[in-house]
Amino acid sequence: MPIFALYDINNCYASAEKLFSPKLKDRPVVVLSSNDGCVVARSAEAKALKVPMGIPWFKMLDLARQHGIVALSSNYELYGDLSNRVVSVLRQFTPHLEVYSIDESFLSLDGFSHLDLEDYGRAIREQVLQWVGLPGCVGIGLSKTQAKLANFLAKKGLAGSDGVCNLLSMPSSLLDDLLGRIEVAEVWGVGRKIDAQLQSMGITTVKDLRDADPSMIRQRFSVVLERTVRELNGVSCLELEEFAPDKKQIMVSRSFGQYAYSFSELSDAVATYTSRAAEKLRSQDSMATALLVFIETNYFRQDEPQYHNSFRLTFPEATSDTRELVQYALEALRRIYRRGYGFKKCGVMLTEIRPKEAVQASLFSPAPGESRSDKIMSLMDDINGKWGRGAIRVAAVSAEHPWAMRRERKSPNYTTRWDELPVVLAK
DNA sequence: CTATAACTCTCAA
DNA sequence: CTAACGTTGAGAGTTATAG
Repeated sequence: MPIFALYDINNCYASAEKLFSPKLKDRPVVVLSSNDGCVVARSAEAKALKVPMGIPWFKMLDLARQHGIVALSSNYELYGDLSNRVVSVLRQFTPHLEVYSIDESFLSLDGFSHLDLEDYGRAIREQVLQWVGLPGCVGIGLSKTQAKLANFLAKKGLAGSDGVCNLLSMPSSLLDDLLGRIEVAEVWGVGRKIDAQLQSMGITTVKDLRDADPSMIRQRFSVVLERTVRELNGVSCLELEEFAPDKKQIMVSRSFGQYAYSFSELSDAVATYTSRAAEKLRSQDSMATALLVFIETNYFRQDEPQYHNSFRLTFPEATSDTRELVQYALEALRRIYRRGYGFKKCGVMLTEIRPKEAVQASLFSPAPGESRSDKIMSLMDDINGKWGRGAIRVAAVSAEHPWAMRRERKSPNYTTRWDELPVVLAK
């Protein structure tokens, strides 16, 4: 039987910020989403103050002032770099690992059952804490869903206080007792809708769901939730995905820091996002045959005129060339743009993605091998890799972006940018 | 009618 | 000083469309 461990960084973004800013120790810290919009991470102190997840920052200014809550813009460069460091430590503990998200990894502990798994979990936590500086918890179980659940118990201190929980060694009476006291919404895969439906059926705790009849669950819900039930019972249905498959769609979208009104502002944004999407596309050696562009006004201001539209366009031939993709995207934008609206958000989605070796060439396309376009694109990617994103770009992307997202409270990129390092030299 | 495409819903971090 | 509410991707299931 497989054994899974889930390692999860505690309050990931908030912990990352505290790591480099000792002044923040013991202070309530929150990290904000793009545009400094909503709270997406909270330190333990902020959670203790009941700061809700996802609350718009401007709605909690009073609370923040009252308690001296520190709010920071998200610094994804920093979190991404720290995340990579954590993963490299975790890899020392297992040959098979799945990076599930920026702050979570599943570790296969198959064949480790001769060890004391709780000791092993503690060793993992301590090593990450010592080498990277970030705190985390470890949950161990017979399936990914069990490992998630165990991690939850560890984080809440419901199964000991050392940040590790191993369901395999827990007496079943104790487990039943615990699961009977945890809301079913905590289960991985149970979101808002399914929770409401389960509640109405009298399934309110994790224990209720674990003990439900899988075939009934399949009938009333779906095969997905049926698998969840089986996984809760220790029957692994979801495998470790060590190697992330290529993306089937690539999306770049963002809200604007301030409204964009004119076609030229929007086309600038669309070209910018398309360029970024094309970079992602090339980084997995793929080509796309279609794209979708969408533009939106501000949903939250129903007093203002509303307009949302999108346009999907299929190309005559697959491409990964930023120049072509930008032309297509701007063509799509022309089809939907309307004057007189303040636009708050736009996005570009590349679809019908295939590996570049697998694309059907047209009758007139050049012979296989590295094309002129490929060479130009790799040159662009090299230059931007060395000198920073946007160092070389298509002309549709301007140098100044008045609509760029607000990020007024960003900490320095301590680990990835020499010039942002706040070095204090000897006098 | 069937196979596929397109769209909707739900979830997750 | 004021206004201010995220992003990206997957999979399942349903509906529309093409042949």
